[in-house]
Amino acid sequence: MTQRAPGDDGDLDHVGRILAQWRHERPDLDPSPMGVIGRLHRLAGVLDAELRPVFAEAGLGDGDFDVLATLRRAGEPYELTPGELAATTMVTSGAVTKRVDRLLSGGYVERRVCGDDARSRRIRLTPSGLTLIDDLVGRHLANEHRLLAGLAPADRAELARLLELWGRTLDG
Amino acid sequence: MTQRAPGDDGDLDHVGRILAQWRHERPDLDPSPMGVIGRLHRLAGVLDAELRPVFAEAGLGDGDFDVLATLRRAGEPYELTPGELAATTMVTSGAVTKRVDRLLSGGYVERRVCGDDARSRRIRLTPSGLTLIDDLVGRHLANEHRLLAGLAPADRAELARLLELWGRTLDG
DNA sequence: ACAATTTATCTTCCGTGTCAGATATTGTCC
DNA sequence: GGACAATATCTGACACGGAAGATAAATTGT
Repeated sequence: MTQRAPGDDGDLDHVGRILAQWRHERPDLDPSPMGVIGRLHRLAGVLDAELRPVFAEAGLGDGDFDVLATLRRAGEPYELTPGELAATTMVTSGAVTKRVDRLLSGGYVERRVCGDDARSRRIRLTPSGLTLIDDLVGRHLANEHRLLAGLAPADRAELARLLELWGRTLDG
Repeated sequence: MTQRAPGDDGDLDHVGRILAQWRHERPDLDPSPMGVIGRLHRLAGVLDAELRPVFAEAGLGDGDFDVLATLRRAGEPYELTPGELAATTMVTSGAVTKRVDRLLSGGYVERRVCGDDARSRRIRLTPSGLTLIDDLVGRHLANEHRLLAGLAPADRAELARLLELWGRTLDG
């Protein structure tokens, strides 16, 4: 039998403690939504922190990696417009401009005027950019695999299903 | 019968498309970890965007709300040190300083020197801060409830369970 | 053909957070 | 008690992205 100091939250996780605190302070509210959203938010933060070092090692920020990866998986000739990059990576066009600027100065992409439409640009992986991202993706996936290792395959699949389901109900 | 252009990804969601692209471009890799982590990351972004307006309406950023909420659920006298706030909200001490500065100029908290330890400070909700957060929390929870409405209660519970389980395997 | 509108991208300013170091206070060990 | 380390917070420089507007080019209607 275990002794517990008053106010001890036992073996609750961080979010569990938050829920318990709210239930105590505002019994009129139902804080249970935080059980899902809070944990998801917190987990996203932890995962970001765990994934970042792989990019940082190459002198890249998360956003820069995202651009390289998007170009790479687009397939040959590894070339997209800033608009396509913005839509795919879900950031503003201004952010894409800056990401491409950084990657340009690293020599990983080149920016050319599009033939058909002089307003448009083509961002294309350079050979050096292709080499870099092909290496990084492998290590990134190994890293993600490591982070998922604690979850049984069935749980992984169930989690993916629920996240996809929820996402679909949110944005169509 | 539906016609589909070559390369059409059908009814896959955004992350599903990404997985399909990687499988095509790098068949030597197993991109399935992205099915979970990518969806989680994307969902976190969508949720942030949906939750932010409630705080923004009160002139607060997410971080400011987080500080007020942490103080509120700590219970009377609604008072914590910057260090405790930093640990709970998982940001650096510098971030806490700035958040508190903003909340100070809004009159929602006060910063006082701690009696026991002159290095330490006490951040305490003002009456106006207490009123504000007590109102905001209700609306925030209603908003979270709305975002979860598309998910059946059983799915919600299962999702919370999996997220908590995963979080526990990650940080101890 | 020309003006008005739309589209694609870039630019500027600003808000927020991190990081490394500065400052002030407390604790420790002879 | 005094030197040295540890602790709690703040400061300043920087990085990154968002929002709104600027620029340039294509499209549309007449």
